[in-house]
Amino acid sequence: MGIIDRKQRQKEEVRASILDTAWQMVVSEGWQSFSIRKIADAIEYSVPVIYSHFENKDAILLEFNRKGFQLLADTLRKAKEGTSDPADQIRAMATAYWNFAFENKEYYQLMYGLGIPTCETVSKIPALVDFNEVVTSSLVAMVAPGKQPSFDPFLKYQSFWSMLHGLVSINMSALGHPIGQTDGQDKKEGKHDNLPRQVLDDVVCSFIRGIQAAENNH
Amino acid sequence: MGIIDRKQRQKEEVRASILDTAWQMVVSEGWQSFSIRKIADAIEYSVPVIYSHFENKDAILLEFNRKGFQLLADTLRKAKEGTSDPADQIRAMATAYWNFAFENKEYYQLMYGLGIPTCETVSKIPALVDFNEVVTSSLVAMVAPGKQPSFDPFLKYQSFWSMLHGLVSINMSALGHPIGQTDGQDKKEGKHDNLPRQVLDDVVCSFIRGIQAAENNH
DNA sequence: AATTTTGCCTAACACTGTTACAAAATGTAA
DNA sequence: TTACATTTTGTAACAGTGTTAGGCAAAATT
Repeated sequence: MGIIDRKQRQKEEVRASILDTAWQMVVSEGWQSFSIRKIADAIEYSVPVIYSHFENKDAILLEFNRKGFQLLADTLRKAKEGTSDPADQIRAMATAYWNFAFENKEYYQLMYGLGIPTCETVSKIPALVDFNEVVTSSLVAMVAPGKQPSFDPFLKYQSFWSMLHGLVSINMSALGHPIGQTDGQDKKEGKHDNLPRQVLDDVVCSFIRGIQAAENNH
Repeated sequence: MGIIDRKQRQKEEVRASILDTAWQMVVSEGWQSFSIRKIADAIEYSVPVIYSHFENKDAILLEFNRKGFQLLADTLRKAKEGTSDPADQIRAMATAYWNFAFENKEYYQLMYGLGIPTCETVSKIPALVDFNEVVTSSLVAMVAPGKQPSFDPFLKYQSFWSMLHGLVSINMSALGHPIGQTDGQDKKEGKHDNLPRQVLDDVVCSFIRGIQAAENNH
């Protein structure tokens, strides 16, 4: 009975084409033009077909959310493979995080921007655990075992994540741009050329020093 | 001719009632139920009346955006009035920022969440300059004049802001909650009770130390 | 060949922001 | 007070959105 097999395959194909087409539209036209009807038009099916694959619009967004966090976790994992020094791993992950955000703006905007994620949503994104583990493992590797009994990996994990997200979030919007400089009146000076990266380095540097300093004081 | 005077006053009243009613609805029902038609219903006018006061929906949002940033800047200004020590001022502003965000979730969600602010939007929020100045003035006061020639107040301002926003942003969503703990299986332990505040202290502390350490190394 | 099941589409419902146009209310002038 | 002009307001439409009920036709089963 290869018939139900073929049907299964065809159904999968439609589902994939929904996601592919939707993503393509988001990348080329932004989230504001993410619409069930437009997707239906593009895949040349009627609207209810989409609802036979996804419960509602949010379910499609959730799918992309999962992919996004999975991609982020994988990216960080790969980034820290280069070295075995925990501090270097932290630095590598920081720049990888930054690059991921700006190379996948659509993902990042979905993951943090569109709609405040609820507890239920978060529980449906297993890759968040991966993300947590990848970061935390480097953090615990930074402190010698036994020393720093007050060291809280989860706290440091949240600090690290918050720093990075804050940096990205503000720089991805126009809020991070210097104020009042509508046109580049003194572009040549360049003290603030590539400022965001400097801020990133600055913040990551003091984060790492914060952990190492506590190491020496105990 | 007090007639046009009275008309002016009445028009202002309607405008105010639009904003008041809209805000009331947002606070009680969230941003998802922010609708021109609902506002029109609530103020007992027809829809086009609203469009005679605001160009479109975004114009109303912009109004709240301005108020939000003005409120934030004022809050920080008041918070640092307590002390004259720059480091204490930074600390005070950090906690004030945190409190502002969670006491005015609707404002904060609008200011950073709903729609990525563009350059044009940012230029229409004058309070951003105030915010910048309030924070920066304490930052420059931290370093003795002459020392630290490489000290960049704008960079540190961005670091500070990013840290705070990242912290707030992640903790205001469900992303900041410990993973997998759907129900409070071990609530009594309490190592992570009030963790967000600890993270805030941790991050602010290392930020200040980062500036002070550079002071001593030059 | 008749019947059941499946897949699919049309059309509707209830919303949204926005606007053209007509009606009503108001002000001004004779 | 009446006639005209102006401003203010409401109705109703247009073009979208997410979502779903009902029916039709093709495919699979009996």
